[in-house]
Amino acid sequence: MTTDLQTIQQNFVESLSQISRFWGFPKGMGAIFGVLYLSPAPLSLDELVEQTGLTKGAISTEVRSLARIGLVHRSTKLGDRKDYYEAETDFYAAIRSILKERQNSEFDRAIRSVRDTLSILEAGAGSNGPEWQFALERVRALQEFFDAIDSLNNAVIKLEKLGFVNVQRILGVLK
Amino acid sequence: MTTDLQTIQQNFVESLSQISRFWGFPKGMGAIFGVLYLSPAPLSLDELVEQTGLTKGAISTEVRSLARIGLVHRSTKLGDRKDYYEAETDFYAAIRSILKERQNSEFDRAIRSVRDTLSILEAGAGSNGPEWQFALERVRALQEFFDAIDSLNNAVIKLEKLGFVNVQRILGVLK
DNA sequence: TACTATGTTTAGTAATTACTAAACATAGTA
DNA sequence: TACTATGTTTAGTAATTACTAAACATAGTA
Repeated sequence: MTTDLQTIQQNFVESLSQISRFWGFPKGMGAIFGVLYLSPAPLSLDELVEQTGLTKGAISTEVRSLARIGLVHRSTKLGDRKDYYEAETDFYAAIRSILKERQNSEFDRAIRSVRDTLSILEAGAGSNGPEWQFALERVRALQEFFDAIDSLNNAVIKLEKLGFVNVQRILGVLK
Repeated sequence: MTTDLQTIQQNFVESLSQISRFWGFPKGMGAIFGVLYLSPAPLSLDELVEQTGLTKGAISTEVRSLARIGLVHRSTKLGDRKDYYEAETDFYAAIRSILKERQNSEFDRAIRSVRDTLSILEAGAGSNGPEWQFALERVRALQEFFDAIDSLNNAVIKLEKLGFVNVQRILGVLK
């Protein structure tokens, strides 16, 4: 039976690493976030080195990524030249930040490209044959799906204001 | 100006490759799906080889993954020993299938591990100090977030029945 | 100014993943 | 039975990614 707090924390950090890896992020990123998330006080780079087993270099770059997507914040103490890092605890804020960040990503470039494809197909619909129509319909259906997912993203953002309980209620109504 | 259908299709397939890669899947997987999705008729393995530029081996394995998550279906024609593949066009069905498939994945193992952590922390809450309480609260907050996301997954599944327009309406009400 | 404590960048390595080429297996056909 | 058309598996390679070790940059301090 593992009732020792430190072991529990290590397990937790490992789980977050796995989750991170699953989503295509370095597992070190998950570990760093996990350690910070369980720490009552902000941690310095050296403390992170100690607690994650990664090197300064790795932490330096990964902590920057985490800060960019809003999952970690960097702060300083007066009279102390170290940087300190702490976890964002408002996940909805983080998600909003991630979605915003995503705007410039390769992902959105690809999504936009699909939309452009659709426009071109629509523009040429009148003067082209059934193969063209077929492509048009397929791409349009995919685009509609993307739009639906996108509106779900908005729902996630709104979740913050609604709170979990209300979401449950709404889902109940949908049934 | 690219108004030649074949070029448009190639662009589309390339976009899907990118999206696939973004989500941590091989880009070949996106390409295969893209080609099938734009094809009015099911395609054989050799036709996929021709249209994607991948080798038989790669297609053989990746098409299997796609079938496992329900994005592609395999079929046969009587008196023809080839296998034929076609794209699932009902994305909600595919998503449902993916979510179900996910149950056994590393991802869900990790998620479950977080839930277990929470249970252990809750069980020991009475007989432990403030550090323990702190960890308990943090892990509980994360778990609540996961639950909220999970209920969104359910929402995605329900989207199918509701249709896009209704979702828009509901989101309007939420505002 | 030289020294120290810090964080960052860089060059290279280890680990992982996607893929190819070719051997293999199998079901059908002559 | 030998042959053919198909799909699968396997061994190895190429490409990518995560990470380390160490050089570097910089701001502060003696």
